[in-house]
Amino acid sequence: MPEPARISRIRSGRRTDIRRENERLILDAAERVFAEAGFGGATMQLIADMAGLPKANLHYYFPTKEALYRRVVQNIFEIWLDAAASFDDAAGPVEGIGAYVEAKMEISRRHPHGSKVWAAEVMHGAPVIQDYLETTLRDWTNGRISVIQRWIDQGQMAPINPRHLLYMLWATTQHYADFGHQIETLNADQPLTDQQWRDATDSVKAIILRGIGAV
Amino acid sequence: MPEPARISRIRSGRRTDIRRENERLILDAAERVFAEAGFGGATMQLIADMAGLPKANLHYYFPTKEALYRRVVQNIFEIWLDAAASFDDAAGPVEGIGAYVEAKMEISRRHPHGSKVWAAEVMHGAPVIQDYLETTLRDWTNGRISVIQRWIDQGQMAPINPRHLLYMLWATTQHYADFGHQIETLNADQPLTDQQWRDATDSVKAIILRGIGAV
DNA sequence: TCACAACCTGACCATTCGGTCAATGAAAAT
DNA sequence: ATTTTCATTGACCGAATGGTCAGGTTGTGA
Repeated sequence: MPEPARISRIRSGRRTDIRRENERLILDAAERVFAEAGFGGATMQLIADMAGLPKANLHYYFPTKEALYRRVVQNIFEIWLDAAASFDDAAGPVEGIGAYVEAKMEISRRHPHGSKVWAAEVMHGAPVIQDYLETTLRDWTNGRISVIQRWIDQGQMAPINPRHLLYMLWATTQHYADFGHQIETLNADQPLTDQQWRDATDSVKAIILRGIGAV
Repeated sequence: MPEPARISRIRSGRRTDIRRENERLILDAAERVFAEAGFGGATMQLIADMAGLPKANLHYYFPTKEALYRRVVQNIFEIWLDAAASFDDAAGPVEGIGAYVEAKMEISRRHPHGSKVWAAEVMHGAPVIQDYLETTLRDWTNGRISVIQRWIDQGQMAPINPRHLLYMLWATTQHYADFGHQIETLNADQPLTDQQWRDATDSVKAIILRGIGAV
């Protein structure tokens, strides 16, 4: 259970900003609480405490717990989609996959909570984002598979199954967010240092790029 | 939310068997419900329905929801530890890591629920199995790192960071259990066939073994 | 057959949680 | 200055949930 360390409040009088600020405050708190306690374990009261707002105020901005949760899941999904750019404007696998790993590792480091919420959502059968999986994610995946296949056809990498390569990229990069607690425990209870994150990213890149015969 | 499809009941009169059978019945149902709904989302009533027993009977065998949950987590952990044997009695990385990937992929296929429960537990900060992480898992990891380092020193594979290789092995293999729903959705809503599981396992093995310079 | 122990379960309880609402305050529009 | 709209919040409620318990049933050993 997350300790109720309040998120710093930046008060502004301007009417337009109030909504934006409070929604941000609530979403940040919710992302953390949902990640650390799960949807069922999270309580609106705890999110409210973490955001430094009365519980009733949460329901003013987000009608239900599920609506709030949905927004949190959508956020991380959009962040990941933005990282797709790495893939597209690349001439070959070394550049493209290398940049993609870099981007996704950076997201794991900066947004570990969002990654966990997504993981839990999928593990539970994607009750609220199933449509995203069947539309956006499916299209994105097929597009990337085409790119990888083209690289294979051009002899820029070995003929591996592009789909499983993608799964491996997702699995390895997100592992550093989703299983961050386990990794920290195995690191003498210390968070990874800058150098260790560099090492992790380089290790993943090296194994995969060599593994697909791109270097 | 898991549909309450009851697990088949094998009734036996013998006193000694009753306890064993009912505990098994409850544990199987609990594993599935915890995996699909999370600890907070799971209810004793739903587990009871799934097991085909009255709720009060669950509390006869397991005093609290948390005690039941703890047993479920311990179960999957022990299954994984057994897969470690693949690693030990191997002469080199091709054999050792190859067999380990095979074993862990098989576990992902046979025990997807247990894998998800473990993942959720770790994501939530390992509130009930932190001691396992700090003792058994830490020791196991260090032992395997030594083995890998020896292979490197003997020139049987490239000098990669053994720790990150282990994380990659865990991440990729468990991904097929934890994100099974996503994978199924991207597979035209169909579960992976025998052939597709074979392909997945071979892809993972091929990329990693070539990636560490072992083939 | 009898007594004991293990097993079973419907009914019940205290607590917690998501959500509502009416009343109030504050800023902005008129 | 007055009205209107947006923002705030304590108090409250019904439903759901983990857990208890008393009384019953069933198998087993003497």
